[in-house]
Amino acid sequence: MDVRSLTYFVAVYEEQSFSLAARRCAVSQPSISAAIRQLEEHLDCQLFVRNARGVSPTAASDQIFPTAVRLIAEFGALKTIVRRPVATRPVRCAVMPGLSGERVSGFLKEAAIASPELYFELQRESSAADIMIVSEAALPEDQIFHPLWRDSYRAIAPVGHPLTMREEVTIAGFADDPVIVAHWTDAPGSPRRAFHDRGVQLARMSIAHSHQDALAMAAAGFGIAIAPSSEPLRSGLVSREIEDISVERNVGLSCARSYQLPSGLSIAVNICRLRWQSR
Amino acid sequence: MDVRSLTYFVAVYEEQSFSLAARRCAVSQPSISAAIRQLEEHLDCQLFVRNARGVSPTAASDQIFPTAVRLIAEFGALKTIVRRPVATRPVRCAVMPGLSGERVSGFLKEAAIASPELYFELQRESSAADIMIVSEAALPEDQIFHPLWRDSYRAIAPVGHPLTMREEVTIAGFADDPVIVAHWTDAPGSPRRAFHDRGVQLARMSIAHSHQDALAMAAAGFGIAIAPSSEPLRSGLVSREIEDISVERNVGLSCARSYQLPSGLSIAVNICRLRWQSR
DNA sequence: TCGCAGGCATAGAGAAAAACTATGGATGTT
DNA sequence: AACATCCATAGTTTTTCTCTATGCCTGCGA
Repeated sequence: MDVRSLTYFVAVYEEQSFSLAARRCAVSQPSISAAIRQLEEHLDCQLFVRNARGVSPTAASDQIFPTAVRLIAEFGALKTIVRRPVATRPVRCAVMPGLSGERVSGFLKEAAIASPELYFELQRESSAADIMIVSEAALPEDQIFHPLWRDSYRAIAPVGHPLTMREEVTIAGFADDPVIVAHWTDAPGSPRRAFHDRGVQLARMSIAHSHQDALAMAAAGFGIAIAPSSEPLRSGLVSREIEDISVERNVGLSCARSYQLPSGLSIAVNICRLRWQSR
Repeated sequence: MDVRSLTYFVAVYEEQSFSLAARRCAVSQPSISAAIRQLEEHLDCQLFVRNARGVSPTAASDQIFPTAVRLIAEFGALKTIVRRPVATRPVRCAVMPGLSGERVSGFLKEAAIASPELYFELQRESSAADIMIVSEAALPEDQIFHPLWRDSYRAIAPVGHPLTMREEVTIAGFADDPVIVAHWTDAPGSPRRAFHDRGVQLARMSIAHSHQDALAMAAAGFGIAIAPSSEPLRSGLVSREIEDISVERNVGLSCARSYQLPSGLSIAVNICRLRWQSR
């Protein structure tokens, strides 16, 4: 079980064929067979169904494929992260509005634990920032992106609210209720953009100062809150996926390719990825 | 360049020694040498400076260590993506007395975050335990050891105490003061064992219920406390290394080779390694 | 000052893993 | 029915990894 096996796996998955995968990897076909068999034994599950003309991936393959691609890429990128030590100056950090405050502070806290000498200048403008915590969709050009967590906007209502009883929650199902949001910008990946792209116009809408405020208002019965799934819920609230409008986004840390990420931040990135992205 | 090399690298980084890393990885020392040399050639940078007594990491090592730990962890967790491990029964966890409560609870908290469905039965007896949090020196045979942190017992006194003024703190220097300890067992790696091996007899000694209690007593002027360096100090206390008696130990999680570590615990192990072993 | 012990490097042999060639069985295609 | 395609298997070769044995260097103690 190493990077080589995963590389073969990815090739087979994409080519849907052992032979073609072998050609792409420049090895013989039995090598692919053996590697996939070992992988299947190690994972204790079948990865491909062998058909007469090629193979077809199983559900297990679908599950591990994204991770396999990412792990291969990160292994290959290991040599690029060897950097020189960094000078200690304040890190100018721009935080995109509308993110889960819980997660952002959790990340910064880990960085502070890892490097107590590190300190931040939080700012709203992305100009002149060393690093940004931002949605991947809003990533400027020429920036390196380190994913931290993935969240989706969900509808949140107090227990007992009619919304929580429904089998499927759709945007039409609560368009008449008052909707409470914290941020309503038009940035890529934002819920407003997603709603707008589908022509949804919300009749009544309140804008709170923060997601937690929005949740508090929902708990008080003001309406249905829309907030990221990473925002912790107080008891008495229920969150439901909105079936027909998905606002999924990768949130992460971005920095210029030329910026040498201080080691404390690098450690925090890795801790948070382990904590929030491991299945 | 594969997972194996990275595993060796992490072991060397943590042990600061090729020989000890070899022992931990259950391979011979030349294997470690070869793997590190290959890694250095591949990354085109020096990872360790070879000293007469062990090796010391370079800045390049510091840079790749966090990512290496995470990649190894995610590789190991690949199989848990497919087959979610059974958390159907509680994890029986034995915690060796005398450890830093701060660290132990920090570790268990990470496990709870990673796998909310995980729950523990804490017990004092190591018999019938699934996992143990234990000093490496007290490791039973045939157990896998996952290092979590390293600590040493230190002398702790209130600021202004004569002890804190000295250039070097030796055991003779405070043998006349009352000494406060939390645990005084004879286990391998314990301070009592270290003291006993050197024939040190402490004249006056108090035994507190916990390290924090011992620190509180020291703060109140009862004497000099001896506690692990990982125990957080309240303000007004100063900790000094004891020059001539070193009680250094690796603390980690151990489990039987046959026990398959639930993924939440595996994630927590790696988060704590990042947090406590990165320089 | 001189062993001596600890620690890493190196060399060569042995073992394990991976790759290759050749071939067979199964299944569509012509 | 003959054929082509595709994957599995067997046996061999090549590469890689690991081990034992040994040498060199350095810090420590007598």
